[in-house]
Amino acid sequence: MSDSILVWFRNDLRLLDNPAVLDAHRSGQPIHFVYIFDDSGKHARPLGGAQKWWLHQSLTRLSEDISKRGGRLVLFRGDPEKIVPHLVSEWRPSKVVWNRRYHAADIACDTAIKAQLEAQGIAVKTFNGTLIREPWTLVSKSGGAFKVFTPFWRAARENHDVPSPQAAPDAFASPPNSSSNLSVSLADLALEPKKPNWAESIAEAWVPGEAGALAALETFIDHGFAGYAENRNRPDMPSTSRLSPYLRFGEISINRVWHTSEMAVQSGRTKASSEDLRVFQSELGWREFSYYLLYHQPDISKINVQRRFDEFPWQNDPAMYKAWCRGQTGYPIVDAGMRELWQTGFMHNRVRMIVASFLIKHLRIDWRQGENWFWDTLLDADPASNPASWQWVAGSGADAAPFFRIFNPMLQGEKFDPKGDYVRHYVPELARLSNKYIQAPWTAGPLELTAAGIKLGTTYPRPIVDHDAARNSALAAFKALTVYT
DNA sequence: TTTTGAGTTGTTCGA
DNA sequence: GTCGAACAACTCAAA
Repeated sequence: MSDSILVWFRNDLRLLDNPAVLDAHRSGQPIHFVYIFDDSGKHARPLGGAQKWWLHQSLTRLSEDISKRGGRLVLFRGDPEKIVPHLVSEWRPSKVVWNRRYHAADIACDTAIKAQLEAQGIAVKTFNGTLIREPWTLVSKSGGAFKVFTPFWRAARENHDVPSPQAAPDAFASPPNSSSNLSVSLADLALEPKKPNWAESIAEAWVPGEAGALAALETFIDHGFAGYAENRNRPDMPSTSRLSPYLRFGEISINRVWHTSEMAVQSGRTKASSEDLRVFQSELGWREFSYYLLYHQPDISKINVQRRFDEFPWQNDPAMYKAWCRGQTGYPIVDAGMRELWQTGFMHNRVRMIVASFLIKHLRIDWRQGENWFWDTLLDADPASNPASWQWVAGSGADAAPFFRIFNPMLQGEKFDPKGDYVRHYVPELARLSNKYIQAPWTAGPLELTAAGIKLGTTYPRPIVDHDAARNSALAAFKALTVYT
């Protein structure tokens, strides 16, 4: 029996600055690289469609990157609690390593496997490959979990230096036998859409994988970072990092994002100000906070953090929900966002808030329905950030927006898409409308509409709800909620 | 223990 | 057109 090490990839599909991979490499022993697609239904939530497509591309890239270095990535499908012990009995590694996860179901899975392996005398070593601070390392001075972002983020950075990113090993030793009777091919995982291949337009917009992640970071530093504090709110400008799908699957390390952005400001590579840097880092902080909340409340995608929202009278209206999903609400900024999501698997952050506020407050549809749609269609849908952000908008979350903060879709559009470029791109049937009416086509007169080739109710919907009326109903519903609890 | 200040991202109304 | 206040209280975090 030759000693070998098993590296189990999960949400860390990279070779650069991957502590588990590095640990295995440093041992000098042959490495078994493993990825398990867990569709057992026993642990975490099944992946949405867009994420599955992304995962397929990412595994392809990771497999190539490992092969180039003389190793081999072996794929499996099913329950890791069965598969990992099976692999250990087949391959007899002396040690198993992985980077930690933070959802209770995942933690339980990993803990059970670790206990089982250690009972057989196999070493298990786990690492932080995902977060700046792991949730259990941060408690408030009164001993409890933080519930407000600002003190959380202050504490997270206090007395803590973000480690410098580590280089990738340039060659791996392969074990003599790396086959398994359980292994499957990537095609067996059936992650890509078949019948209608809706992923074509997504594939045009994204390059998944580690190289794509590094390129996205470089592009952001050189073209989006300067002015980030202001321009990050502008969906008509290329000023967000677009790193979220890569971070979701760990194709780039948080340490690298942190250090690269910091160094770029210090070295003068970018004109980004210290304020731009602070705001960008605090966005990374929100990701940390979401994982912190997920750790402390594993059912965050199902249960209101503020339980008084359990009594909220949500409307069950499939037609309205469908109009929202399809981008047919009659509010251009909302429809542009929903269509960006459908076409590219992504939506600008500002627009996410607008469409979420619209679903929850204008349509009064349960935030969980919106969260589910995002889960299925967003490439970056994350078990922490997605539900935490929806609850934030709903007002039911930790440190959430106050309920009376109801976005006005026309005002938001005028403020953040002032020339209507974003709307025109994703809602082309409005493209010929002047700036004056682009965010509210129903206010245009018949002459303007005809000249722009628009027939309201035919080529583009009239608003499915009236803003003022919807706003007042939402305020009344929320008010009733607070009286009875 | 009690107190105090603070808390991502907004809108509307009336002066 | 601009500006400040109201919108609701409440809970958290730390002194």
